[in-house]
Amino acid sequence: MTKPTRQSWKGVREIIHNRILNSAFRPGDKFPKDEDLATEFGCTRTTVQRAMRSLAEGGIVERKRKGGTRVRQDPITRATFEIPITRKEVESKGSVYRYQLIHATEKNTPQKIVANFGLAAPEKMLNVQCIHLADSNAYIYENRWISTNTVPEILKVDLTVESANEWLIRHRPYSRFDFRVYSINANSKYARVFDTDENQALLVFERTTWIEDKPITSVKAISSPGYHLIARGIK
Amino acid sequence: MTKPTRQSWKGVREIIHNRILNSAFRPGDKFPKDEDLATEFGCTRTTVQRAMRSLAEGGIVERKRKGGTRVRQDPITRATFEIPITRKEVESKGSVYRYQLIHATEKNTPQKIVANFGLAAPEKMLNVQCIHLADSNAYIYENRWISTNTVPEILKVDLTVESANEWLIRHRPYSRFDFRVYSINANSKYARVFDTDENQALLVFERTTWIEDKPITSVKAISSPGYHLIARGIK
DNA sequence: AAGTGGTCTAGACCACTGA
DNA sequence: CAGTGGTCTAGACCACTTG
Repeated sequence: MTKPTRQSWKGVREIIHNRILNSAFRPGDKFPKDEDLATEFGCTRTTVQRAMRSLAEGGIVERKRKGGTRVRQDPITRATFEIPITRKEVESKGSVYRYQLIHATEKNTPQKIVANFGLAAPEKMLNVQCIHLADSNAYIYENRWISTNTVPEILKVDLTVESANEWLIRHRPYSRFDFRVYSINANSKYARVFDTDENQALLVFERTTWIEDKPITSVKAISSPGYHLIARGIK
Repeated sequence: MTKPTRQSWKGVREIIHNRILNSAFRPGDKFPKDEDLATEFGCTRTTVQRAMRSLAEGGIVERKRKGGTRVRQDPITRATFEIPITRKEVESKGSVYRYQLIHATEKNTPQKIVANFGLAAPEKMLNVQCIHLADSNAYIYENRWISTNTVPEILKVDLTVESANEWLIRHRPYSRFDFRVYSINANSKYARVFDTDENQALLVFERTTWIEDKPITSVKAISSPGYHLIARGIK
């Protein structure tokens, strides 16, 4: 029934996964140790390890030294979103991308941004507000703070030409980020920007990035009406 | 400067990552082949492989046979959300979870659900509507369709006691899912449920799951005002 | 066709952590 | 402290994919 030839780790993963899917192993059940499975499948422990690691990364099983491998009690659903450069996102929909800088000014960070970064006190940072357009319609309105301590070069970039979004992604790798999504009613400003009614429900993303605990940027992006954030996954 | 002792794959990953962070290697640049790096670091190719795979999974580098390993041109940001069982989410906030079934009826799927599942034609499925409460306040309103072909046992479950959300997660593993997030204005029904104003912006999740191309469930979950979806990540 | 990453084996030792 | 998973080595062969 199982493959007669030499086992690949994907093959092993599938066999084990199927034993879970058809309830031969139920949540909480413990698997034989890797070595025994290796014997059963006619492969080395390394190969079983690779398969089990993949299942563990997928949130399907839990592994503990000495404790063995068990089917997770509460299988985790992990949804992964890939957040692209806004220009590419627009272009991939077949629309023409344009970008409009509203202003870029150095000023002290408001309390909200101090909290986002976890700073001790307000700092002077570069505040950039801009609009990303798709076929001349506002697509995303962006309000961004950039740490000029961590990224002094940003002051020399011509932000009327290149968006801070794109410049930062290309030139400033980060080591950690925080991302949140929520919903707001359009105020009069956003209603005007997106040419929609006041109170229109809009999706908002906030992303804050650091490099080694040094703040890089914190951005609040308001998306146009009807925006969907989409993830697809295989367990 | 680098570790003098035997290299661990995490150590190797950190060294390579730092070379990217400090711009020794820039987007598009090609790394020496694994074997050469292994020589340089005094470890085996397997260890370099493990480090590089980790970086590739993180969207930082791209690997191709024959093509070598390069720093990604457009570093991908992957934000991973863990979607828990609603009861656990509520309880982890220190609130008391309650659950209220509104109705569970078999009927034909509307066009929207046919499309979500990618069915050829409407089917009779179980439609379940319910409210998850936190401290007696509506937390999530759930409208769910469950395939009675794929999951006939659901008809025998007492849904006034156990939520379909929880039963399915515990008893029906899935192999694939689709997840999307968007924003809507509360209609009069939702305004009543959440005791808020009509037009209040609400966050909506839709999740559809399959097992081997067989539909399991498609759910639309409307969250209460102020709900934040949060992800945190390390690159 | 040749170069480079992907996987597998066989064996060893290490590092947690539960009994 | 003993059991089980985690990692590392040394070497081989395979599978893409690009020049």
